[in-house]
Amino acid sequence: MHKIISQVREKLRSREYKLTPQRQQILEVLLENKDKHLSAEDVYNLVKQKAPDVGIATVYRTLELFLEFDIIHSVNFGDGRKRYEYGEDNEGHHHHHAICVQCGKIIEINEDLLEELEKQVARDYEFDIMDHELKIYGHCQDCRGKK
Amino acid sequence: MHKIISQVREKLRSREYKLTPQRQQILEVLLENKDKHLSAEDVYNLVKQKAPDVGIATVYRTLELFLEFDIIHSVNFGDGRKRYEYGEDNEGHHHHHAICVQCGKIIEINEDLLEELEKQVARDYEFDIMDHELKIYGHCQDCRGKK
DNA sequence: TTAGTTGCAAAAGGTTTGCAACCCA
DNA sequence: TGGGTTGCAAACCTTTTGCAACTAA
Repeated sequence: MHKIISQVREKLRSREYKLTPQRQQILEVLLENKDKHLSAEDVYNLVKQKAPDVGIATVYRTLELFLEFDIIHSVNFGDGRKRYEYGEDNEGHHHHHAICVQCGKIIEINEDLLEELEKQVARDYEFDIMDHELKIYGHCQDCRGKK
Repeated sequence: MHKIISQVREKLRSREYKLTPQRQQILEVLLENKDKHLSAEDVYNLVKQKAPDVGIATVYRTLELFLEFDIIHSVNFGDGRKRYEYGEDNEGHHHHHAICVQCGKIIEINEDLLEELEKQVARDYEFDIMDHELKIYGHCQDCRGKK
């Protein structure tokens, strides 16, 4: 964790940006909730517990900054707000999500069986693929019975 | 087209809803732009050309209604607005999109090579799949050179 | 000093809602 | 008549922006 924070500090410094206390708090929240798909407001509320004075604007600006540096990436589940996760989006580290339409639970799936389809798309449409995103909608284990 | 309109009229009538002139105009716009991924505002502007008096609220309410009846479905490309397409979302009629990160072009892809992955998810997570949505990001034919 | 950074409040988008008027079975 | 429907405007929610104050190399 300290190591990651130092790395981020260097990454930012390389382009004349600072890892301010606020930004560090936001980074820590993201690191502590790696698999939670936090919305900007979630991040804001969590950071407020440590540093009550941060403003929501700073959270948005910091998330934007982290996105630009590929420190985090964002996902959109169609519920009207973006969600953020620590970690890059590329390098074969694709993210798949199973979303329960009943309780809203989001299950992260790491398999990568899209190679075949990607090849086909790249060939048929002359499309250079950078990333993909797969969402599966249905009922999770807990909600199967409640349909 | 007339046939579809009649079918929708019946579908709505079965639950005591009416296919009003406004709703029919909206439906027609959606039918005439099947593959265009229109936003609510796009629909609004197109409908306005035929019927200048419709309000944006009616458009939203109608889209909501059509969604409820599975007459249309919505997609979210993460650009801050929902997009709507005529047609159901299920029955193997899954939609895949290739989105060009440079020019924003959206290419519809109809292949369905996710069977294997779906089976795996259903088994490993005890998840009952209803639908899935795949987005592929990259550079389209026209933008390949401009990178 | 000076450029980056912050919090606040206002503004901006997209979407939803309250309400009186309206339409039609 | 009465329930569904409409347009308008206001409200809502998430996100962005203008600005003056602040911070640190």
